[in-house]
Amino acid sequence: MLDPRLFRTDLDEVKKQLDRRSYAFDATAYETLETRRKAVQINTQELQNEKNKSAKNIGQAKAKGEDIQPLLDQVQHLGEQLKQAETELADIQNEMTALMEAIPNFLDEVVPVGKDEQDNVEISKWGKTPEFTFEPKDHVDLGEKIGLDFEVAAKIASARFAVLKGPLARMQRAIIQLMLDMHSAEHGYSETYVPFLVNADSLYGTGQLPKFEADLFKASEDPALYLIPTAEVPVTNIVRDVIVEAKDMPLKFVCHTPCFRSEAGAYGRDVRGMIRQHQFEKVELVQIVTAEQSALAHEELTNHAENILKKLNLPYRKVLLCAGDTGFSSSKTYDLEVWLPGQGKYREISSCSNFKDFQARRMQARWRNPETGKPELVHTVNGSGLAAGRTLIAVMENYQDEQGRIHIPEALKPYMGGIEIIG
RNA sequence: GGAGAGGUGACUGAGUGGCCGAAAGUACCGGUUUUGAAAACCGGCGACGGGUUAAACCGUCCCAGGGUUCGAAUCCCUGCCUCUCCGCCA
Repeated sequence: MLDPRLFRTDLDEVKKQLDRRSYAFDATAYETLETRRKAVQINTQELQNEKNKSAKNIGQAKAKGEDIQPLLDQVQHLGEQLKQAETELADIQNEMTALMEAIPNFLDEVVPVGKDEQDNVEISKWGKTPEFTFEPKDHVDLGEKIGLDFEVAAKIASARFAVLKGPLARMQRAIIQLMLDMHSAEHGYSETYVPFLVNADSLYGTGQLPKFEADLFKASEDPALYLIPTAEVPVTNIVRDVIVEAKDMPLKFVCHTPCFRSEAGAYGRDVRGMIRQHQFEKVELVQIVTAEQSALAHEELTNHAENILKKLNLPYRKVLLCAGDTGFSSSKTYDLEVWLPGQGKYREISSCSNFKDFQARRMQARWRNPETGKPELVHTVNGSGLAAGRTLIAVMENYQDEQGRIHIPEALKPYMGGIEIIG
């Protein structure tokens, strides 16, 4: 949610900013609504004031033992009028909220113009892409013989699920362990365990609702609970409706969870393999910081995710998403793309975003600034550190040999119980 | 699942229809004192919104949503949550 005050004071700036997103903002409709809001709100508050005064008068008159009937007659019609005004105001405010919550975040000034992923800008590249003396296979072909089974997953559940068996399943766990250990021990994040089902308020707070309900799995109707699409939702909502003390800032959380996505609208995309699944494992990094800290925190958090790729010696590149590819709630996003020899392409393995105060405003997540003594909205920054399923794929494809075996990366060996090669 | 108790400001906690946006204490901020700190003492200290150049001023909020009333933290209904006991259970 954007700052409604900015809409009242500098609508031109709002238009300019949203234009960068190619978001068609109807300023006239907004202004009409805002004018009505103001008039109705002032009127309502005046009536409320009248009510309060008269009630006080009646109370005092009664205390003195005076006849209050004349006073009661005077306020007879007030109730009805007030009720009407309050209803109208509530309607307008609901309309206003609906309008505001559908508007995406402003983009950071450095975000490049562009329509889709074609226009993203490469920031850096790391690692040497492995050269094979044979034709490298993709993870599906590699996985067939060593325990990656899509058919049995489809039987158990449906398409877009995977079953992992034996050492391959263990390697995914090893990857998760490595990430949690590095982020907590070396990068200063506090390991966190959270519910995998969340309520609508939490999803609203991070921006998935109301606009993107179709992307979610709803697990229960009463109470309304959804499977989490990312740990970002439960973890960030830790600070919903909270005023964090200055001494506790910044807050840094690392959290491993499964993630569940309906992938509605992704028909035909990445149908092969376990790139795009209804369920996948991810380690998420979340930072709750002050406004001054967020730009730097975003860079650092991205570096923390990069360190995992470096530790695993997986070639990757870092791209800055263009305007058209930057998500609804984000103001600036880096994607980390890992090299997949089987596809001969870089593929997204992490997405690190600075949401600034957009989520915080929805969540009423604040901290107390000791300089002013007043609560201020926090900034939220998060990123995958990393998507474990895709990391597994990347390890498989980058560490394969001619026989289709997978050599365990050094960094994972401590977690593999002596296994050095799979296959 | 059964029975009971309860949800008040950053925290503890008083408040059963008007004098309550709310006692008191803690924490916090400022001051006095002190070489400094602590203690003591004095003063300040909720959030959100409207309004204003800025103020004044006004409104809303005592878990949430409804209701009763001229008037609700206080009474009624529904929901959510927490705690205690019993049952069941990883």
